[in-house]
Amino acid sequence: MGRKSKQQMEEETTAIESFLSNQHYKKANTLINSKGRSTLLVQKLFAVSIAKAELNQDSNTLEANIYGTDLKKIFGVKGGSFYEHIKAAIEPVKSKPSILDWRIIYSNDDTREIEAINVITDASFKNGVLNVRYNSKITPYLANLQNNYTVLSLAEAVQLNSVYSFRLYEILKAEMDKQRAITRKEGPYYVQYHLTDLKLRLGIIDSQADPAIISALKKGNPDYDAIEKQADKLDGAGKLKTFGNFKKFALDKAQKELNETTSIWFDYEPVKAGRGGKVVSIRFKIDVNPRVKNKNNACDDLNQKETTINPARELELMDQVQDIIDEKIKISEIRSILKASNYNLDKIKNAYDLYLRQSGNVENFVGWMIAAIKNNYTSAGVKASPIVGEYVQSTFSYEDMESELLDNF
DNA sequence: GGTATACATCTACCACCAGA
DNA sequence: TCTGGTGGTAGATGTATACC
Repeated sequence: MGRKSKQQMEEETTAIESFLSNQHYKKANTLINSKGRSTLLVQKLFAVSIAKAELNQDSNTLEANIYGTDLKKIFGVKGGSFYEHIKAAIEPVKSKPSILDWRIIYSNDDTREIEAINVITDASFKNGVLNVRYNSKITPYLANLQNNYTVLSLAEAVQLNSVYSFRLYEILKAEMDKQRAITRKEGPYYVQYHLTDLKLRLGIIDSQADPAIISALKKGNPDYDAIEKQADKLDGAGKLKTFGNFKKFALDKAQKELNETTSIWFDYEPVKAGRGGKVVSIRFKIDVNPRVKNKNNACDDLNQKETTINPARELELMDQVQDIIDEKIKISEIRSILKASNYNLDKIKNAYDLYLRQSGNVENFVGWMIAAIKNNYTSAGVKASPIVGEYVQSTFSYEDMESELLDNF
């Protein structure tokens, strides 16, 4: 990895944030909790491409076409050699893993069986366009997700500098959202992973490295000690073998990156057992990042009318608004509509149904929607005058929001 | 080629636990 | 309580690789 000055990194982060502001991707928790080894670039390409992917109804496969110029903006690079890295990531070479080699082990929701599959079946980079086609087996875990999924911020994900930070961001975010929806309580939330399980999830132990590991994982209750021993025997199959190195290069690094740059915050403690106090598990404490909380509180101080809302939740709801409204509108406009509805999706649905049924020409769609929501228009109702740039105060109900979120789990 | 990163390896020291 | 085995922690150093 090359060195970047602090100023360069800040400039890149700003550029990435502005390009990606509020772009996000949805991933089934099954996929997030799968086990497999890949590189940081592959993980980032996967996140970007699923955010852009479209479903081919005939083949039931997801396919994404992304322009190289967009990829450069997303990854915040200026140099021409970037295209060579993309090519290297998708072209199979004996000595290096490519995007096509990326295999995961996951629990099939339908069959309840453990399956091992290649995630991507085809990838090409031609005429400056990256084309990625996914294995049809994972289509249910990426397209038309109705429940048990996590919404992740593309801007937060692509600026991470370590593959372990990236994987932990997805794993801990999924766990936090799940626990928040189930318990209906504010954090912190706790989750404990067996050390070997965590290494498998992070790709530190390659789940595909040995048939014995694959068959051990296919058992309902895997013998992680046996998997760890098997991984030790394999040359290069297990990195960060000592806990010290695992802590230093995976946990501590991810903790620093996530706590400083993302909307989630975590701490951890090793759980020891047996003679000598060997670390067998890691217990995570997860919460919304205090930076985000403070930012929201600061907004409150500036404008007492402004409702504070967790950005992660807002992203989730904004995504659902996009599913409801089949119009070309900006992210900021979606947010305005959401606020006008007190974060109530039913109100938005009703207003949009009304909009589709009403006969008059609407010059300002967003203004019309806000007025319809605010004034509770009915089908017998009134034709609204466009309200340009009106800010609508939200009296957001936390209970309503939680109820919506809970539907996802 | 210079430099940074991502590890691995080694060493010294410390803590915990079981058995004598 | 002492001792030995096991393993964690932290720092120093070395190596391969990637970036500019």
